[in-house]
Amino acid sequence: MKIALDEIPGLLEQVRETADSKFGDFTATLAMPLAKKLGVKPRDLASKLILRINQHQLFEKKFEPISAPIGPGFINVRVRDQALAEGLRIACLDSQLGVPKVTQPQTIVLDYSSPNVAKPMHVGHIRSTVIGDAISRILRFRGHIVITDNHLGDWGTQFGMILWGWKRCRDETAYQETPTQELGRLYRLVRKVVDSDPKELSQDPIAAGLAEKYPNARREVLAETAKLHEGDSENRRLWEQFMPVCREEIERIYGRLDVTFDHTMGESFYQPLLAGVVKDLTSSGMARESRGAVGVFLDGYESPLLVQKADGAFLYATTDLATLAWRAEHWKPDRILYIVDHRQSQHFQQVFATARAWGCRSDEQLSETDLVHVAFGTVLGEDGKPFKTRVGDAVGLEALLDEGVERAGRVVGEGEQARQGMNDAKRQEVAEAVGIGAIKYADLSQNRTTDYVFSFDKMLELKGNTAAYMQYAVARVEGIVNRGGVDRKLLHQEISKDSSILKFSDPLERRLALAVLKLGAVLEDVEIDYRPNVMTSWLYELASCFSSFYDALSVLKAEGSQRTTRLVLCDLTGRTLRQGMELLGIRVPNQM
RNA sequence: GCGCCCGUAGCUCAGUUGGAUAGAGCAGCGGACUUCUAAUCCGCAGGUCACAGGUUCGAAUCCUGUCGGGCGUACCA
Repeated sequence: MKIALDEIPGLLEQVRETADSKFGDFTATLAMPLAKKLGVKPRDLASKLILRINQHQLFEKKFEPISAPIGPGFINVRVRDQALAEGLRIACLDSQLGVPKVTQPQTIVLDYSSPNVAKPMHVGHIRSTVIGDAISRILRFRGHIVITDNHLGDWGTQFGMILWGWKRCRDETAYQETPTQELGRLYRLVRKVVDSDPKELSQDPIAAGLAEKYPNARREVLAETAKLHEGDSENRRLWEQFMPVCREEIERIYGRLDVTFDHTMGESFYQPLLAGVVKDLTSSGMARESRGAVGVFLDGYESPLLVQKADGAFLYATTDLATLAWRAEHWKPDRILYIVDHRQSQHFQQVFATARAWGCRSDEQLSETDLVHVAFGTVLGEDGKPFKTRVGDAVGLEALLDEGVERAGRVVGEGEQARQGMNDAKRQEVAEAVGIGAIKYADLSQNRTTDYVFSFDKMLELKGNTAAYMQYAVARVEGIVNRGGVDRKLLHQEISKDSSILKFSDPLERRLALAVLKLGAVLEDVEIDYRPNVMTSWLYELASCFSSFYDALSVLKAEGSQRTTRLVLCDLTGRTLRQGMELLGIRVPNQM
C-alpha cells in the first residue's frame, strides 16, 4: 500500500468528529474512497489500517485501541481519558488557553464598516462593522499582524447633496443645536429632490416644492460635488466644517460598540492620487475612453470598470484602486479583506482583476497580495427590501442599541437573590453588555452570506442561542468560584506538575472537556473562510455542555479529585467562553 | 438577455472540498428550583431538505434540467 505525500492532507481531512458519541470521539472515513482506488474491499482495508494505527506509539499514547471497522469501513477512535486530562492541564495553565500562534504570521489589512459620514448610521451598517471587528480580533489572537482601516465615505456625491441643500434650505438654528441631525435631514431631503420619484414626492410636500423650484437639482448637486473636488474654496471650507461633526457622531457609536480602528483614512485622503491612477491606467493601455468616460474593459464583463466620468469626476472604483495601491506600497500586506455587502461582488471582481493586472505592470507588490471580498448578506427592512436612509424607513443604529440596553435592563432588574449586591451602576453595566452583546451576537451567529430581515424582537432576544446564554454560563462559573472561595492560582498549582489528579466520573464531564479543547481548531476554521458563525455555533455548544454539566453535577459539594476535576472544568470553560465572546467583541460581566 | 446567490420543521436559521438516524433556537405540550444564579435543565411532538433526473458503497451537499425568489449588470457608493 503506497500513498503519495501530497495525498495525505486530503486523507487527514477525512477525519472528523462523530455525529454520535456511541461511535467514539472521532471517525475516519478514508478507507472507503481509498479502497475503491486500490480495488480492494473497504472493510478489509480498514482492518489493515486499524492494525497499523494501533501499533503506532503516538496513537497508542493518546487513543484507546481501535477494535474493528464499523459499517462500510468507518474507523472510530476514542481519546484516552488521561490524554484528555493532559489537554485540560495544558490549556488551563496557558494564557492563550492552549491555542498556538500561527507559525507564519501574515500582515492582513481589514477594510470594514466604512460608512458614509454624511448619512446617519442605521441597522444596515451593523454587519460590516461587527463582522469585521470580530474577524480582526480573531486573526490577531491567532498571531497575525492585523491592520484595520475604516475607509470612510467622505468625498462622494452625498456631500454634493449636503452642500446643495445647505446653500438653499438649511435651518441654522437646528444646525446649532444638533448639527448631525440637520445634516442628516438635508441629505435625506435632497436625495428625494434629486431622485424625484413621484411616489416619494407625493408624500413629502417640502421635497416636492423643491423639486419643482429646482428642476436641474441633479445636475447642480453633481456640480457642487465637482466644485468640492476641484478645490473650490467655499465648498472646501464647508466640507472641513462638516467633517468633524460627522466624525464625532460615528465615533460615539463605535465607542458603544467597542469597535476601534488602527486607521481611519477616508476617500478624501486618496483624492490627490486619483488623477494619477487614471493616467497610469490609460498610458499602460488598460483603460480607454468610451462615451466620454474612461473605463477599464476586462474580458468576461459586459460593462467596463469606469474610473472617470464624462464630466471629469472620479468614481469609487478609482478610489478603490488608489487605496489598494497605497496600502500595497505602505503596508505591504499579504492579504486584504474587504468586509462589504455581497451586492458589490462584481465591483470587487473587476477592481481586483484590474489591480492585479495593473500591479504586475508597475511593480510586483499587488500581484503578491491576496485580495478577498468577504461578502455578507443584506439587512432587509420588514418589507423584504434593503434599508434606505429615508425618513422613518431605516431603524437608526443608535435607537437599536438603546432599545437593546433597555430591554436587557428590565431583565437584569427582575431577578431574585442572585442579583443581591448589584448596585445601579453595576446593573447598567450588565445591561449594556447583555443588550449590545445580543445585537452583535444575533448578527454574527447568522451565516454571513444570507440576507436577513431585520427584526427588533429577534435581535434583542435573550433566551436560547443568544449572547446572554454564554454570558450567563460565565456568571455561573464565577458564582461557583465566589461561593466556594476558590483560589484559581492554587487550583492551577495543584495541576501544574501533572494531570493524573484529573479523573472523569461522569460522561458530562468528558463531553465538556472535549468541547472546551476545540477553541484552537474552531479559530482555524473561522479563518479559512471568515465565518464568525462557526465560532458562535461552537460557543453555544460549549455553553450548552456546561449548562447540562452544571445542572446535573455539584461542583462545590464534590470532594477530592472529583472536586478538582470539576473546578478545572469550570475554570477553563469560563475563561474559554469569556475569551471566545471577547473575540467576537462581546463583553462578559462576572455577574448577571 | 447575461452573471452571481438562495429555496431545509409552523417561524428564524445551522448543516462548506459527499459520511452513519438531517440539527438548533423560537413558538407548542409535559416535567424539574429547601441545593454552586430557573436568562437554566430534562423530555415529547414537529421533515417529500422546492421539483425531476444523474453520478456512487453513500447526496441537503456534486452534475443537468424545471419551477420559485433575491441581487448585480456605463458614468451613485
